[in-house]
Amino acid sequence: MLLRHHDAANLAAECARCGVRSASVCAVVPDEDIEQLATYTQHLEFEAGQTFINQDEPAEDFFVVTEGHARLCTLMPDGRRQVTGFASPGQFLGLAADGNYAFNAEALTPLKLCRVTRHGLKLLMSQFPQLEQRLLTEASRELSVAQGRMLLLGRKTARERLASFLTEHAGMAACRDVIVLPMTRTDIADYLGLTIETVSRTLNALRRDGLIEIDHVTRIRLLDRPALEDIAAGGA
Amino acid sequence: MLLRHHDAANLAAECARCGVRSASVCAVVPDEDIEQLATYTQHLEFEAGQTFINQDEPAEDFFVVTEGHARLCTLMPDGRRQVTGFASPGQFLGLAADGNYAFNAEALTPLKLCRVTRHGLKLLMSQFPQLEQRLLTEASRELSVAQGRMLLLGRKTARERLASFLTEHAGMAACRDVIVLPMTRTDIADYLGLTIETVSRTLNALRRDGLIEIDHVTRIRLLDRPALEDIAAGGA
DNA sequence: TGCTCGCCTTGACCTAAATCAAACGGGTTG
DNA sequence: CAACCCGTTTGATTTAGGTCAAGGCGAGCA
Repeated sequence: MLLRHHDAANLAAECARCGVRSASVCAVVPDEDIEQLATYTQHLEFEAGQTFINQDEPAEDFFVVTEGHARLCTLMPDGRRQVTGFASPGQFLGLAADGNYAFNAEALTPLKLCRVTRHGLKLLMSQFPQLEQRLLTEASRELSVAQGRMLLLGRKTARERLASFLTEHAGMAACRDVIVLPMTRTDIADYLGLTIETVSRTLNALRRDGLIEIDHVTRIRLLDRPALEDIAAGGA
Repeated sequence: MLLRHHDAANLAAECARCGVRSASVCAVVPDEDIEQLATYTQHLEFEAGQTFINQDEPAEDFFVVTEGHARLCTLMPDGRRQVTGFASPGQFLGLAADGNYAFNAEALTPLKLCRVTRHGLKLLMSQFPQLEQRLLTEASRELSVAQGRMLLLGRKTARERLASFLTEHAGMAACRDVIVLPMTRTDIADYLGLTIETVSRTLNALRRDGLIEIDHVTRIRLLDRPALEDIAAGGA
């Protein structure tokens, strides 16, 4: 479910369309509704490195990523960091908010996103009940993912964590066995609950074992996907 | 938001009421609807130790806990276990499902719950749109919680994990500074990503430091809540 | 072409928590 | 009441991964 780059009003309609999975539905949104929605909807762009959601600030907006990648993380007072996820095009952000945002969001690459105010989202949902359904589905899916990440962070070894990370990314990559990582080693480490040194060492161990090739720091080729998936699952 | 023990039909109405937060709404549910819902709704009881949701089985039902406590966990093929959460009265289960259940659920104490089939849930949601809204809110809240647990599992020390666990449970306990744990040390360990030995040692360290008292294995008194909260947050 | 600045890798060493191994209740059973 | 079981505690030892400390390497720049 990818959303493409449009002007604000069309994005609102696009948002709505997510729920019904049919392009034709755009036509049934009355013009005056689109106008009204446009006042609650906005298209934004950020450069790599810019932070657009700040932890502990009031959660006033809801976002849909349309282009680029972002990093979501939570911080501890002494600077320890946990990356809770990476957002790619089509992903919703701000759902997890409960009064205040529970995380920071920062652009990893040039980023485009569609912003909807809380009020605008309510309006959208009342006009397109299927959007609400879609958000519920999305939230459920994210909860499943979160459970998988708890297992990873609580119980998996460094090797299993890296194998999980690689197969997860290969799963959504276009060319299925070559992945290009838009994030640094530090981001990977904070995502997997490891240090950069361990990430580096473990990737090299996987390379020595003939499971991956490291073309470039950011470009990794999976040589034996089934074996990696087996490691990821903690294959007995 | 606690749900009490009722017959099946009333529980369906009760489910609906969650969304509107008003007792009077029961009255507006037409009798024929109640009858129809009753065919999709069921009240169940389990003894401590019984498993009522099995990982990887098709997610056909949706549950609301009405009495008792349950444990949710995911397993790895070699037996490693991650407890992803504990369910107490009022909690929804089965939202995270995406085709198949992503976790096991087992009763920790004698447990009562209300079961609704997927179809029944759809029917309920179409009749009470506010229920869907309520579920979305609930899912968002759980996502926030999940992010906090990722930080805990990925970055906190054993001491911080136990302090987080204790303050989290004190937060919802009736008598605010004495908590009674319905789970074993093994469950706590698997919840916090530690071993039972580390849980035991760390609890005793907190006791030696005058932060808690351990009346009984399952009964813990918090002597200095602010200090524990500070430790839990990783207080600089 | 060489400089510099961020990443990333590699090596040596350390430590928090895991593992292994007894022993200790405290409740139930014969 | 003794024997047993199961969950827990406590102690000794090990280890996976963290920390500290050099280097290396590639991209942008003069």
